[in-house]
Amino acid sequence: MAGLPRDSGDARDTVVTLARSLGVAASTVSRALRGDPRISTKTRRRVEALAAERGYAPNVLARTLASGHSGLIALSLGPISNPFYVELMQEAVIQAAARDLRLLLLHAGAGPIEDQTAQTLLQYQVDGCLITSAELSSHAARICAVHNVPVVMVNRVPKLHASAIACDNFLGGQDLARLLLGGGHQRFAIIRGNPDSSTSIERERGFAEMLKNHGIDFDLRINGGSTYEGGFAAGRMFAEMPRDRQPDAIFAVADIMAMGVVDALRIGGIRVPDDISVVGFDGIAQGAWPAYAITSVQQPIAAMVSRGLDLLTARIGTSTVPDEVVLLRGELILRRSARLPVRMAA
Amino acid sequence: MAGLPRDSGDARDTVVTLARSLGVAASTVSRALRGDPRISTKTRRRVEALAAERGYAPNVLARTLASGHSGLIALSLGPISNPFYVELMQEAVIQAAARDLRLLLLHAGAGPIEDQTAQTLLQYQVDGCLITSAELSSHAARICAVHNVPVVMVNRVPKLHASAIACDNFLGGQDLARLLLGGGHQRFAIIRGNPDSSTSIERERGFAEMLKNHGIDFDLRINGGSTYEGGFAAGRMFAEMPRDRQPDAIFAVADIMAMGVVDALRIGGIRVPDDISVVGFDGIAQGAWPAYAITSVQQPIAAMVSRGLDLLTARIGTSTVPDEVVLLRGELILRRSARLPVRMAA
DNA sequence: CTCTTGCGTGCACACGTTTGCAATGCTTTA
DNA sequence: TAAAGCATTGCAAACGTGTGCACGCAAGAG
Repeated sequence: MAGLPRDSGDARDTVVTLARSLGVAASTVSRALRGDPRISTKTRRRVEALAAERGYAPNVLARTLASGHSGLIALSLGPISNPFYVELMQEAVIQAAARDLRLLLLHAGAGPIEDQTAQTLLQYQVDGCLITSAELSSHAARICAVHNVPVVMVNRVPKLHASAIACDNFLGGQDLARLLLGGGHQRFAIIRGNPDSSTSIERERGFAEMLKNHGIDFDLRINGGSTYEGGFAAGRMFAEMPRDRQPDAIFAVADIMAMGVVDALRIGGIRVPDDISVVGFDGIAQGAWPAYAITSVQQPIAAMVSRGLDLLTARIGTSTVPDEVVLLRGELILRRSARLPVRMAA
Repeated sequence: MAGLPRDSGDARDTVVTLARSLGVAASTVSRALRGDPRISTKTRRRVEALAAERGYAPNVLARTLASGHSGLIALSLGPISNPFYVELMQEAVIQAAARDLRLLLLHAGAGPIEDQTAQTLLQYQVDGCLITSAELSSHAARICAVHNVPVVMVNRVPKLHASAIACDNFLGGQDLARLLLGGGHQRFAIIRGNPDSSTSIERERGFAEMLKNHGIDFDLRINGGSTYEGGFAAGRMFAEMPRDRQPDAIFAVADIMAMGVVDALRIGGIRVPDDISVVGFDGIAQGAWPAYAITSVQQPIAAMVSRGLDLLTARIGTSTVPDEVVLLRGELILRRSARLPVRMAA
């Protein structure tokens, strides 16, 4: 397939052509470039010099065939209507490149990973699989398990066989509840994301438990689907409630929903935070926009990706390392969408 | 993972193992699966049946080595603080999968594509390169040219040797100007994106030319860097101007900037669109949020990606197809951020 | 009945790299 | 001085797939 009319500069260098030019064996070139200590410093220098001069780039595909490792990580993104996953992706691209890993973009969107997609996991001999809050079908999970492809889920604790890295959502929920309690709030509401996801469940659990510890219960619990629109719809519902039934503090378990809530409340003539405080979770960049200024828990994205890749690389090539779940502490970010405790506002 | 020490089903099927089970040659299996007409229907059926039963997935890397085509498309994303690129990415993932192409995520972010990144283009033998408004360094461009890797830029017309697909930004700019003129606006301002990008330049040119045709000139031209923050800063500047100098219509060449403008104006006590109309460009989902309702030109994302992949696939394996630039017409979306012409408002 | 034609299949090699093992030459030790 | 050790390099086989070529076999033509 080199091309019928023979493309001009088509002669892509290989280990063999380099070796021929140097008068050595191909294996010597290969070892020199891989840093094999058996090659003399002198020869290595010569090889490296010529490789640099010719702009030689090893054919990773051929390497994979021989060595079994492709350096490819399959990346599966969750619903990107939530900017959090986009930030996660960008961080993943940067850090993967720094580790000399490449990302194969398998899936992006709300739905589950299709079986056909899982096939390409195998076809491309990916070394591992990084999944951010998308559903991995049991079929796909089995494929990974059988073929010994490690799986790490970011921002979601797996039901299936896989490692995971996530923010400590429970503690984060508690932090927000404590903050709102300190601000003197009394009637609470929560807007869930995907009610099945561990992320949403844990945040709610931490929030509710902390309130319960202070003798407060609440039953305003709405599903918002982790979208702006879901948050907006919920906010509209609150805005239309009779004033004495309205909550005075709303916890949307994702910032993107909190933004929808804020918009809906304002359109409904309700002041934020004077009438109702709103807090979110994730710490997305948009939450800092002056029009919103969402008080939130910032997820440590860089650390999550970094530790996630650690988990992955530690499991590549071995089946002896057991699965692991790592929780990282998020950081409370105070902004104007929630009334502060008196002492903190001072 | 599957078993504790020894991987049980680890024996990944290959053409050879299938051939052995069937008592035929490996080449026969290969040909049968590739749909070679020389293989008898009967044999093909047998091969296909066994392949399906065993869940055989061909090793694409080995295929690449032999055939020269990897089925990999390198994807380079622009600054993802602009949601437009995220929408573009999602569409690309979907359409690439449908065409049996895989996306190798090379770059994401504002900066130019690094030279080291360009190396991986070669290492992974990508068939082509899809670039959405990120700068391709001249070094990287040369690498692609020399090694005959076709490059298609989406949403940007290249200075370098490459094909391109974009919205007709000039016409879109004209449409917006015509709309604002119809709405009775008289004093105009524009907020540019990246002042070097063809996208920003063309939109501005179409806008200014249409105004000029109606005898209107304007000199309020500000750089907003295609970010929310840039738009916000510009909006603040407008809000602080003396009332009689203020524009009554602002064109932000990207929706994300228009959102910043709207926020800044409102915070400054200016009503949109009663005092000042704001229009954007791109048609991102966030622009439809009730709090913004940005009048805009919707880029035909699906068609852009589709035609972009067309351009790419047509150039894979040949160096004879000349570069091509395709412009698609965008669609005017009327929302509440701009006063409408009387007849249209009726 | 023989020769040609064409269909279906197998053999062998190529793609570019890695890697176990052998071979070379040189230094060290007994 | 010979044997053994070490450092350095080459040879050749593998990884899994695609493909040019040749081979065997049956059917049709003369």
